[in-house]
Amino acid sequence: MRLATWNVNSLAVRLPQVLDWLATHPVDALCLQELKLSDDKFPFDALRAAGYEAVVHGQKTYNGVAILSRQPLRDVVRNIPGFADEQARAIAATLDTPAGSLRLVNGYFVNGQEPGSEKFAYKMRWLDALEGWLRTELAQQPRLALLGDFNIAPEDRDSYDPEGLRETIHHTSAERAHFQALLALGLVDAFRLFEQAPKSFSWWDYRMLGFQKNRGLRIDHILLSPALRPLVQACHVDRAPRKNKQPSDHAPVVVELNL
DNA sequence: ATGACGGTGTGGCACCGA
Repeated sequence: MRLATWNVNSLAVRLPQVLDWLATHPVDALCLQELKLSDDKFPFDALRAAGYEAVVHGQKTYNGVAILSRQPLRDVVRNIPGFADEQARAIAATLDTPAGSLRLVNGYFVNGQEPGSEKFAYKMRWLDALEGWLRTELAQQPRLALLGDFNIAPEDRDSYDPEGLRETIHHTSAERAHFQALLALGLVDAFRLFEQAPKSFSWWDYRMLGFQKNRGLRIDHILLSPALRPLVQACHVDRAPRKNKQPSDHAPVVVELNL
C-alpha cells in the first residue's frame, strides 16, 4: 500500500491537480494540508467520483487538513485532544486493511514565522501537545504513520542554505529538538531509510525562481512507528507536480508499505 | 532591512505563508 502527504496551498485552486495526480498515482491514502476552505466547500463529490472517501477538518482562508482514502476511515479525531486550538491543523483516522488496521495522523504544523515571536511560542506549544497525543495514540495503535507539513528541516542536508539560514525559522535548534522528540517516541523518518539524491527537498519558494534553482527545504515528512518500519519498501518526493502550471509550493511525499 | 510569488478576503490593498 502507498500513503502520501501533500500541502496543496488551497484545495479550491489545486483540486484539478490533486485529481490528476491521484489518477496517475492511485495511493491508498493521501493526507492534505492547507485546504484553505471550510467543510461545506470541501469537494466530497469530485473525490468520491475519483474513488476516494474523505475526512476533513477545514477552516476558511487558512490551514485545514483532510485524509483521503480508497477505503473507509474510522475513529476520526480533529485537532489535538486537550489542546485548545483555533486553527485546524490536525486530523487522525484509522484505516482498515486486509492485513490489519493502521492509524494515520495528518498534521499541518505551525510555521512559527520567527524565533522569539508569539507565533514561534505557539509552534513550540503545539509541538509539545502533539508529542503527548502521539504517545497516547501509539499506545492504542502500534501501527501508526505521522504525515504532514512539519515546517521543520530536520538536518542541515534538508536545506538549500543551512549555513546562511542557521537558527532561522525551520532551522532552529528548538524546532529540530522537537523533531528529535518525535523520533524518540520510536518514529522513524521514512525518507532517510533509503538512499536519496543530495539536495532532495519538498518545498520551494515561489519567488526568485526557487524551484528552478532548487532552493528548497525538506519540511514535509512521513514518520513511521516501530511496528511499521519493517514493512517500508520505499519513500520519495514526487517533484513532478511542482512543474505544473499554478503549482503548490510543496510537492507530494510518498511511502510504500508492504501491507 | 526589504521584496520577490501566490492565495484569500477585502476593497483599491493587507495578511499570511516558509
